[in-house]
Amino acid sequence: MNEKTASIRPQGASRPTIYDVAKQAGVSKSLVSLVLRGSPNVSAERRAAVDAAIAELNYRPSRAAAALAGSRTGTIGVIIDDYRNLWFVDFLQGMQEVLAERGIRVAVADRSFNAHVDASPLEGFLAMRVDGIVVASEPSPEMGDGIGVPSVLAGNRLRQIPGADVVTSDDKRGGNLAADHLLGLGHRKIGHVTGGGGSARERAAGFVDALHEAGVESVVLGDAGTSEQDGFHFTKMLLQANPETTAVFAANDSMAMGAAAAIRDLGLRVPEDISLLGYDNSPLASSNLLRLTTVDALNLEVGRQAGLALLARFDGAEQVEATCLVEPWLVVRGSTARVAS
Amino acid sequence: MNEKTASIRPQGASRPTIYDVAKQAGVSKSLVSLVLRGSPNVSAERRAAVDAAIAELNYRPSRAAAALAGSRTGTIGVIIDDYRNLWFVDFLQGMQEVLAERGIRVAVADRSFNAHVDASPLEGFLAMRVDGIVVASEPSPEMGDGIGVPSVLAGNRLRQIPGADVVTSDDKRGGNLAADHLLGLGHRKIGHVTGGGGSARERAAGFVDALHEAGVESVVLGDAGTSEQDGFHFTKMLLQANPETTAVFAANDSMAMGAAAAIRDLGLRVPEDISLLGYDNSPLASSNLLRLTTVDALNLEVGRQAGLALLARFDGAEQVEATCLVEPWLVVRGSTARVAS
DNA sequence: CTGAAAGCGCTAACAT
DNA sequence: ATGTTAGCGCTTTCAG
Repeated sequence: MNEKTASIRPQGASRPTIYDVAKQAGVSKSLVSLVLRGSPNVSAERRAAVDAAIAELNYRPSRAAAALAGSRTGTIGVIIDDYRNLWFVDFLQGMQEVLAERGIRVAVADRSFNAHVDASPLEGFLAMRVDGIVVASEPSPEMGDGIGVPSVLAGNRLRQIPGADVVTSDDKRGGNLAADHLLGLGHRKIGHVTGGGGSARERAAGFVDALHEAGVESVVLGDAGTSEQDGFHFTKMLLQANPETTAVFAANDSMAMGAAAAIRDLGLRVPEDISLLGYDNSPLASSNLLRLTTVDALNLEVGRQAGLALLARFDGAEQVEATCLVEPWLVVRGSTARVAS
Repeated sequence: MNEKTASIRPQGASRPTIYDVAKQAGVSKSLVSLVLRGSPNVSAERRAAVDAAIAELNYRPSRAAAALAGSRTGTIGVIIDDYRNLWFVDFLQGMQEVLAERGIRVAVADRSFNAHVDASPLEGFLAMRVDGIVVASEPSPEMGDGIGVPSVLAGNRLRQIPGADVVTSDDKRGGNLAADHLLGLGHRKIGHVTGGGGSARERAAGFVDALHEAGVESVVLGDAGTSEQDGFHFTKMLLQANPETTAVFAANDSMAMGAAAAIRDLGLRVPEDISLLGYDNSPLASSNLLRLTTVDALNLEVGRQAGLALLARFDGAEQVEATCLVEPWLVVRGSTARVAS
């Protein structure tokens, strides 16, 4: 039997198990298990023999068996709101950077994920026996009594989760940055279009507070939504009701895109007539079409901190509901300019 | 002990098992298992007793144990390219619609997912013992010999996977639609900015073929990338080299957004000077800023068909590498207009 | 329709 | 440093 046929399992034969690997390598099953989990207490030659056998048999450890026998699954679940809200992409990458070093896997689910099979993404993850949960969306009612496993809540939210740490970008500070930037450019007639979430609320508060401190009043408009359509609608209303406005701050880049459309439709130009400021530093902001000045929430760093918070819990840290605030950053592009004198 | 305390597990106590449920309900373990999987051979009263016990104990079946003992995991894996390519969102929803009826769960991974833990997303899914795999990205070399489980390849790709069915939107037909629309509006000097993937290649072929058949030659520009930046860059080049151009077709909506920026930067207007056509019918296309005429690939339907193909394989269909083509649809918005006479 | 018994493939505590 | 022995919590025959 040559190498090729050895790696092809004939019809009906079941997958190779840790047993087969042990036999092939001439060692015991537990030695194979040790090699699999990278134990240092294995001689180099034995390890080599096991690795060779694994390759030869095309062996793949069964996650189910490992999960059942072991005390941990090595997997943490991340619950996001909507795949279309791309902030989670950087967040996830930051988390993985931190968790990868400990060999921890990440699983993602959005709110409606497998809705017809599991009662909720949380139920799904708990049935999976994840070692921890990151809630990167508004907490659902079922989380009201806490989650049974180490958990962190990511982002500014309207509710908290008992027992969960909170890691978030400092949205209020981001609002400050936006206000300071516009004030520094000489703007005094400023509007803000916002939405209904916890982040939007904080951003608005930081923005309005900073303006107020400078003795500048602002017009704030918005509803629950934070889409491009909402940005379009409310910016149009805002500019029609306040024609003297020289700058608009939107709660996120999508809303800023809508704002840009509203501004254009009213026959005005960015930034000559209206300075436009977004939030998130999404691909939209760096697009050639918008070249948007925006606040970068540094979601990569938020993800890292969320990962670290979870690891601290795994290591037995008992700090109760710690909060970690990541400093946002202003990215200046071409959509803001000194106010026309 | 009241109900409240009964549902709270004291420190150190392990999760309730099927055993505890059986005892609580006064039945055997296997009866509980039958109830769990919705067997019809269970009397209504016994079922009620079991359900009550499950609720009382806050019992959650262990997926790991079920997977290990059973013959299937009830989970299929979907491998996508990048979370930022939002076409997968509709695709996923279509799949879930179809798979939900059979109680099948879906797990998603992008190319770099858990890269430091698993060798590849495919490895990760196989270790998880998924029942099937949907590859919604360009196949990786490791798939060259086929995947050991039922699999379907979604989208137009440069390579195939032995043994996998193919389900895709008919991108060539979409290219035809785009060309016919522009020809119908009287355009004769037409440019196309494209990218390197299998879909882009098909779209370009369909577009160029249809124009050619009408006796119209087109200028096609592009490289590997399909981002907004690429659309910007190549549209700029195209229009500078061919100032007589009256219409531009972009391989996707992001590229079209870049094209819109290039057109604006050259002092031209959409659609008065240049008609602009995108592809995907993404949120970008329906934005107020672009109001883009675009081709809708009907990814929801593609997802449904992919789910059905997988189910057919599960049911033992032996059709070898069937191909399913979904008809795309043109969505007309404000970015295209009759050519100026 | 129901109960008893035998594993699924692994980990972990224990012996060597 | 390596082998032995119990299970992990469920599904699945097989008898009642």
